[in-house]
Amino acid sequence: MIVRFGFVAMSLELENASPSKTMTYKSFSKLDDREAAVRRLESIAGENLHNTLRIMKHAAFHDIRVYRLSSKLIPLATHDALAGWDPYSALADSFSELGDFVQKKGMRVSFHPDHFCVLSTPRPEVLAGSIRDLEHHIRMIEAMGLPETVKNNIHVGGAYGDKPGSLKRFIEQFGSLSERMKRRVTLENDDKTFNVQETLEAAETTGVPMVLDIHHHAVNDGGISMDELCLGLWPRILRTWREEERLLGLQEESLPPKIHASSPKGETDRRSHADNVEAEPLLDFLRRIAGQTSRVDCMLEAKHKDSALLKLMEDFRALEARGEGVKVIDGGSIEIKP
DNA sequence: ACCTGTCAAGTCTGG
DNA sequence: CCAGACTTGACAGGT
Repeated sequence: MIVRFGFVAMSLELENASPSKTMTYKSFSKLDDREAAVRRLESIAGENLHNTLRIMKHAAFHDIRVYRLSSKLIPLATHDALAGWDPYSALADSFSELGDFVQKKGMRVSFHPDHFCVLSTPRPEVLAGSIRDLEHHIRMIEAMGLPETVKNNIHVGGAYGDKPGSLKRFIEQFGSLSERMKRRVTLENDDKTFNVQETLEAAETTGVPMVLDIHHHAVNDGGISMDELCLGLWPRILRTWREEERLLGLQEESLPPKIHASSPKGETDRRSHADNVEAEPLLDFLRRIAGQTSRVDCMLEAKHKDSALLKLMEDFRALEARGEGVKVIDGGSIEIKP
């Protein structure tokens, strides 16, 4: 099984390369020339897109092909005060340059809209905001000209004191979205509410692929053992990706399942992400699923971002030297012998 | 140069 | 019913 690794949004290796520079609404509203203020927002967004390209070039240089785009590329993009603003056209060239680079290098990119995107909400205004946020992310993907394999990964949402009821509401509300929107979503198990079992149920019912976060599972396992996860649930998670390939008319195993990996910050703070990702527990997990699929893409969620990825690859090289059944293929991928 | 409080957005808990 | 925690990178305003 080939595993490709990726990192999230920013680089600690590059200097002054934030893809998430912003302007608060407070300072936006203090500017009295609105046209100039909007141009300032577009200029910040332009810098963010430019830095995103720098980060992706840096990733590609290191053979890293998996990358999560920042959700903060365009400041105030979905703010009420900026309704009618069309930053996608204003930044069309920068967006298509990014998309072209992704395609040329065969990279896999995604978004992860923030926790304000909650499709299980009982509040209509929150649902509307969530849909607006999703729409924004989709418009960016479309501005990059990227195909429907490029997704927005979200969580099921809140439980509101009634998890089954909320899961049902999620499914109904998701069902009312347009096909275009549905096809741009993946669902991930979260660290305190919807566990793997429940998220998988939502993913199967709504017909979207599921992203498995092994750290979230470790802190919110719903009583599901590692055996059940790897032998019972993982095959079903795999099926959600195979189904997606079928829907999009792709060749089998051309769209690898996606997992998230991170290590707990400490014994007392198991939920937070540590600076780096420990190689050995991750390798143990990968070995357990290695017989079931030929490829997996693994997003690292570590405080040290790309530095953590580089370090993890060093650790894999050391494990390879000790004959641990792992082969480092290049700077961003390994092969696991089951 | 560095520090601290604040920031568009949601949900949950505890008082 | 409301304040504060949660979580995160970056701004804003201070020294």
